[in-house]
Amino acid sequence: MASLKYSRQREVIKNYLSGTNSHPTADTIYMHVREQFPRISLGTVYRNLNLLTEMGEAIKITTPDGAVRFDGVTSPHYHALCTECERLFDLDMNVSESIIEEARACFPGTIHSHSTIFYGVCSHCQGKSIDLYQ
Amino acid sequence: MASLKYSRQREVIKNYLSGTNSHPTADTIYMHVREQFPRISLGTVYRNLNLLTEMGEAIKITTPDGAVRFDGVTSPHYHALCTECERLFDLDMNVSESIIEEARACFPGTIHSHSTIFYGVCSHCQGKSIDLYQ
DNA sequence: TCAATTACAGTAATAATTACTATTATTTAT
DNA sequence: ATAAATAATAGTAATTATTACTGTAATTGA
Repeated sequence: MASLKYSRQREVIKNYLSGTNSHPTADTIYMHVREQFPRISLGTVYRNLNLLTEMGEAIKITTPDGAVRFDGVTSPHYHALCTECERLFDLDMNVSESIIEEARACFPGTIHSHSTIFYGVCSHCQGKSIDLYQ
Repeated sequence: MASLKYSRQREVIKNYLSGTNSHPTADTIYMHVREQFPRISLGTVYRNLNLLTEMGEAIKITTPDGAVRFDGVTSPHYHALCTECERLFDLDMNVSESIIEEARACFPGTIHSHSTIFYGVCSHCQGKSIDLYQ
């Protein structure tokens, strides 16, 4: 019991998430999915995003600016957040195994994962602020 | 103009934050500070915590479970979050400089900082779950 | 000491998320 | 293929964290 039933809504949500690398919020996903599913409700989006996260088919990324972002790429990777435009980028760099070993060595308990976010300014926003001085 | 004026409330908040390593939320800080300052308002706590953060005298830590935590220790360090009790611990380990260099090498923009949170189960909660099988 | 200005308390508003409920869709067993 | 069982949905209300607003109080500089 409590078995998972298919739902068209969940499939559309999952497909949207797989097809973007923009790390959208629940609300953004809601707006996009509504184009193909006008009667979908925001609660359904949240519930399914949480389900997908529990099933390991999505990842939640918590940033300091309010809403949680979702990522359809579930293999471990790092992110960079532009503090100007708030966009979140995937970083194509190796996830450090040594850092997690170090953490295990100094934490009296179990560590099963870690998340790292880099903060900075993306190239697009750098261009914009340079323009101000031209 | 817009100069900073002294306030007893801010001092008490700052002192409370300096005297704990529990990474409290705004609401927790509010509850504690109220013992010495019964008429303080939650908005004042938030405003001053944000001020202290802007002045570099506190740090905001965003975790996946709702509220922002505050830390009076502003030197760079890592944290571990226990997914059982939600407590946040300071880790006494070196902050990697190489990881930020690596990130800079693969991000077309500027990176000025990073934050890492490890997820796991603290020793206290490990003890508790072991007890269940005894 | 007084005028200027910032901060405060108290309250209302906002934003993100979850909870609830009657209806609808999917699945399972006939 | 149909009906009963069950999970999912839409729509709405509630909750939680945080910020905004406003009239009063505290701090500061002359």
